[in-house]
Amino acid sequence: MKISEAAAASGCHLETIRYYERIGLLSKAARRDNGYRVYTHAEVERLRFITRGRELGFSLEEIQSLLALAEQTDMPCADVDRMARQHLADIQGRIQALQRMAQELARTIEGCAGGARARCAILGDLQAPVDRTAPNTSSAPKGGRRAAAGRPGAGP
Amino acid sequence: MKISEAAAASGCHLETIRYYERIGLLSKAARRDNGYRVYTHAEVERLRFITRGRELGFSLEEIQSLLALAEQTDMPCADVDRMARQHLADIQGRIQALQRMAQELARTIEGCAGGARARCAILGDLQAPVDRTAPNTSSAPKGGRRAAAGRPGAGP
DNA sequence: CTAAAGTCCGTAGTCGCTCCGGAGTCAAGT
DNA sequence: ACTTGACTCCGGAGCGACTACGGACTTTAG
Repeated sequence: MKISEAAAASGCHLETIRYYERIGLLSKAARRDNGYRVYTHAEVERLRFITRGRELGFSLEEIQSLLALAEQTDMPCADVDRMARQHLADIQGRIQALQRMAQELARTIEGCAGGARARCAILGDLQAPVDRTAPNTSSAPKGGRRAAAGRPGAGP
Repeated sequence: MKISEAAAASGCHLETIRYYERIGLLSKAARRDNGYRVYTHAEVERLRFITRGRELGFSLEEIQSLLALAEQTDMPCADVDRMARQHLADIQGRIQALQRMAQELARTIEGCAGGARARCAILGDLQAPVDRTAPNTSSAPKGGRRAAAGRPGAGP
């Protein structure tokens, strides 16, 4: 099948397929005489594996490891299990961080009665950390890209 | 004060300060004779505002709007409030998406009894979506960068 | 006086795509 | 046969928010 069909079958964007090939996550697809890529069922399955992994929040690097593990079918899957658990813990950490964020933000919003800007609690809280609970100065992300998971209409 | 002191005082990484200046989020800092940047208390406050906003998950663009709003102290803060609420909703959406992710992953992990790779439930689930509950095929992120919020030790 | 630490600058790399433009190819309709 | 429109190719640039690097310079401590 052609790339657009493979895209439809795998749920992966066409350009993303080419991207995966470019970075070596997929091996180079076979070509027809006209230069068009051809995909086999197996390749579409691999693509689905990747897409699914992305949906579960694995990085492409992690997915590559998982694929490598998946190819050795004769060994116990303890390491797969370990990776999955590690990843789950990671996600839970992110959830907690976001929950802290949401809590602080909600508290800040509550404090703002809609008065004059000079006494706006939101802006005030932004200027100086809240520090109402813990002595911990920096309670939040700090070490990463902005989270965008689950944002319904992100992107142009 | 010098840039390293401003960094320490604001909790913002030194290189990040320069980055903010480069992209125009901070105006160009004054310089000493030797070319070193000098920062005033007000600039450090602005920097803290930005850092704090980032900690709460606002984008730099949102922060720029907030800063602009903060500078007009004589109007009601309804729009600040609106932005904050919108942002809170956004965060809550992300939390939900991650929770779905975690749930699915946990279910997948549970199904894996640690047997042979050929019957590894995790890898199996990656190959074909679970579909144990909803007819909804794509329940997850899809439209964004990888979330990394709250990852404690991210980076080399 | 020397060595270490700090600062400068511009550039490139990170992640995971997504979009662009220009060129070639193909299938359907007139 | 010809046109139209859809599809595919490719390399490269752009996003967001940094972070790292390298080479030149200055300051500071011993």
